[in-house]
Amino acid sequence: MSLEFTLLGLLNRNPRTGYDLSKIVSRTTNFYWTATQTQVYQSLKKMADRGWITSETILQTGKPSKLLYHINPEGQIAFMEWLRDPPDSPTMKEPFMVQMYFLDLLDKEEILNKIKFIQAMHEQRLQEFQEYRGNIVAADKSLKENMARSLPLKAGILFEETWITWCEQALADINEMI
Amino acid sequence: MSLEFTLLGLLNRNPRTGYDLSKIVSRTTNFYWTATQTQVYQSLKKMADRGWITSETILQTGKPSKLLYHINPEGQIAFMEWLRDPPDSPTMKEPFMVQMYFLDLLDKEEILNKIKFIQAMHEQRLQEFQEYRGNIVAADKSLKENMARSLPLKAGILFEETWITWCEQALADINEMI
DNA sequence: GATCGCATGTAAGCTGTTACATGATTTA
DNA sequence: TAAATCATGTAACAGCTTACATGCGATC
Repeated sequence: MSLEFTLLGLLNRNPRTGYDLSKIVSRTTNFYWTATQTQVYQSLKKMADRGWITSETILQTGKPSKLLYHINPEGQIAFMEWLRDPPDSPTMKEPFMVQMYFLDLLDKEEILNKIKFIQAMHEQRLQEFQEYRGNIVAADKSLKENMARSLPLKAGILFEETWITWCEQALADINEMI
Repeated sequence: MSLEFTLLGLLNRNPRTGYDLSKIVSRTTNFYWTATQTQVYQSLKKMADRGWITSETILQTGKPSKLLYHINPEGQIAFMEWLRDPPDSPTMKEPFMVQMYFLDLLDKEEILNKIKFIQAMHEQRLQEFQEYRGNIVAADKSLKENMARSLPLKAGILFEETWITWCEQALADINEMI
């Protein structure tokens, strides 16, 4: 259910189209709730049926026309209620770590390659997060709005650094394993 | 799909009942793929239909009889294929961080309370992980099998420590916010 | 000429959750 | 006497993924 509230929260800041929202939410980097384009369109439709948001058709020349969604007072109330509630517990789906849990069935080379692959991925993600950081620190916003952007980003950076540390230690441990 | 392979991997180590497996997989602590009891029973049925696993009824006195599942050669082949494949990318569902992303709509006290709540949760989880660690380090197993248990656990500990660090910094930042 | 970006969506299927049902034994 | 543990499961629904369809304009 948090996907709907994620979208509501974004619409509460600015009116946006399904296309805009799906770009924000589909990149793993920079967000804490990933969803596909299809899911975004489906959720927007549901929320519009429920009266939380309203769409406005915008005609464009040279580009397909688009539906700009706005949040309604009912949507704002629902959003604030969700925001004040204690958060649902996170769902863990980390296929790589599941594979590591069964690493005893692989040979040394295979294990090392798997870890190196994941390490490269996290190094890239860390870099993307750090590039993104500049925008926020430089932004001329009220302190609270600044925090709302920088604290989750800071978490992203810390987690990527932790991943990389783990990979380095794991590679060393596996290498020593004879 | 990784849930089925998680269960297969566990069955490959030891025959188990749905009840046993659901206990392992439903505690967030200590595993990287969480699932409910219902889902475990459903997945076991599917895998049995597919011929990956076989069940054996075990009658007990004073307790309900149980179905002990064993992995079949077909199941072992499917499992090893999955294990060698590059892992699927993880799915991020972190409702707490989504709420933090919209923290500008809450007042200082509410934000501090939310963070303290999550901090306490992670401190508890860290403790559980650390208690769990003793068993593994002390275990008298071959190095590879030992790694399969200790590396993912080590990751869990590092991530919990990172969460706590983030919470401490976040609390300090919010407090300084006037 | 092919692919990418813009922009919307449907259909089918798979995965996951919540609530319920049963029933004996053990512990508080 | 109430609740927890053992042990299995069904039904209904909600959430999410994959594949497909459309069509224009711009870039390679």
